Amino acid sequence: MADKVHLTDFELEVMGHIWNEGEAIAPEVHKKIAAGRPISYSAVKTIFDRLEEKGAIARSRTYGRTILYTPKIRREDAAEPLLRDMVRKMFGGELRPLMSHLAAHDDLSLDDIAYLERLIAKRKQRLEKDS
Amino acid sequence: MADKVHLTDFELEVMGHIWNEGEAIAPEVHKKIAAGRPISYSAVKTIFDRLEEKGAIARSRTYGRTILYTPKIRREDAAEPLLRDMVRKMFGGELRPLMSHLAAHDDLSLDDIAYLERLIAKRKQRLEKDS
DNA sequence: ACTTTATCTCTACACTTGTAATTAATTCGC
DNA sequence: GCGAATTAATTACAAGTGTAGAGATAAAGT
Repeated sequence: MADKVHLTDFELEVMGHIWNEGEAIAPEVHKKIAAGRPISYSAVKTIFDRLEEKGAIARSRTYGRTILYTPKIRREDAAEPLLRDMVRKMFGGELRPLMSHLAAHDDLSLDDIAYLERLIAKRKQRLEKDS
Repeated sequence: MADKVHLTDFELEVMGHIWNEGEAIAPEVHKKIAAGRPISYSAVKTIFDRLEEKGAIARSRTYGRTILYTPKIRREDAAEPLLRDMVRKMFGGELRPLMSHLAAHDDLSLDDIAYLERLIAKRKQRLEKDS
């Protein structure tokens, strides 16, 4: 079983890039993050090392001396406890303020909404059947 | 302007209780948290102190020597950046995985779904009008 | 082959965070 | 009024976190 890996903020950011690509090398991720704010290569690589220690990623192969890492945990699996926890703490388990927040959000496009609608319809069906 | 107060996990938990009540005293919050896990009064009180330093709460009055605190920042205002940040990092700003996550979730009741539907309908209207 | 450059590894360190003990001051029950 | 119980204030500290420098080593260009 994937032991409950607790990701810190920075680790999460790095994992985000790895998940996005499916796999990643430290120098690349460093470039991407460094594009947004000053950060040393060392700092990023240390995070890779810690992620590896935590079992969140693993070395899959190397190109020259550059190491290619692949995720060992899935985004959804990492997101779930984090979100749940934050929401539980902040809203006392009440999900509505979060939904409201999401739905009100500016960066929710019409496509996104259609997508959400489909999800909800499905979920609803399932719930109604069960009861 | 409310400077961007960064709340830690534990601080968030304590704030949750304070927000829930609208105001709070340390001994009460301690009891509530201690009901769920072993935690010293000192630990909780320290968090109150830190929250005060950060300007997240303020003393409003006292009962005997007991201090009543009231929140200085609103739940939504604190939630927003936290959520946005986590989502941005974890999903690279892509909201769908999060929505999917939420919609698939077991603790989403029929009522919750109805609520979400209303929100979405509204949001959709607004979007359609704008374009 | 030799220099340059990229990447890794190791080590470090200050700051934050969770947690609590101790001590001091009040209040409350009797 | 006095002892018992609360609450607050102060101090502390280990572990976690963000960040980077230095040195080693391999790769790549010439």
